[in-house]
Amino acid sequence: MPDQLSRVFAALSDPTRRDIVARLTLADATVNHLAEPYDMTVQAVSKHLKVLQDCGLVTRSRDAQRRPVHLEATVFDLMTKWIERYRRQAEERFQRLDILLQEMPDQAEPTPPSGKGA
Amino acid sequence: MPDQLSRVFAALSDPTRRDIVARLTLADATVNHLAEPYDMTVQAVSKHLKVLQDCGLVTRSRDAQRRPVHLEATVFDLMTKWIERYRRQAEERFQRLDILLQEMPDQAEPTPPSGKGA
DNA sequence: CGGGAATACAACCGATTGGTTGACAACAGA
DNA sequence: TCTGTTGTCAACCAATCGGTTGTATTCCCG
Repeated sequence: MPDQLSRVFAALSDPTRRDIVARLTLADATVNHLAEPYDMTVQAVSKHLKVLQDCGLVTRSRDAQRRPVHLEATVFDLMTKWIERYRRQAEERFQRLDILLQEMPDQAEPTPPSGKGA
Repeated sequence: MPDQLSRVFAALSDPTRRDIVARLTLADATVNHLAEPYDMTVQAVSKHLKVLQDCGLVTRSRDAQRRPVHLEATVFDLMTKWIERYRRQAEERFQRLDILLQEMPDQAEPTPPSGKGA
């Protein structure tokens, strides 16, 4: 029962679940339809869907005894936001390191010919 | 022992591990240093680092008895590639749906003024 | 109304996970 | 060389996970 971000990452850490998400980008589908390609009982797929639902990646409507599954692609943003934030932070650090190395002209070089800095 | 993508998602599904990654974007660090803020033994943190290492998010060098941890930010791309691919696919589908609804003039309008198809 | 399809729910099982404690190896420095 | 620091490895434990079977519910259709 952790935070949503943890649940989304956990949900996508399973290949079957990723495949289900991938297929749902093409069209909504029922549990039975989704279960067809896999070597696995319908109940197992139903459990996978529950995981996807609990993290908000998927919603379900009602059509008689059918319960079509629909992808909520906006939840992707949760992850990309986190990832991009720290990727940027890592890149900035990398750049700072570069600058640091450039500002350090060996040890104490006496004003090199084509000096780029001061 | 699944594919790397699954391992990366699984690695980031833990808040402690995400926090470690976040801190590593600022600077490399040793196990003991990383473990300090958490209410958890050093061994537990060492295990978390093993998970991060096994999925490629982190590498370790050697400095006497120290084993500094370094973030490999490029692994982020693995995830963003997957996410962006299916986000785009989902958006395209959404757009197709919009077009479909626009092309459906009620039910059977007798040759609408600016008919586009046969 | 009865049967079959679509789905959910519960109990169970083996493997994995996230944590612990305890013992051990490698190295720096007094 | 002895001591303290840094880190790993192994065994153990409770909880969770991914799957199963079996049962119940809900609904369409003949």
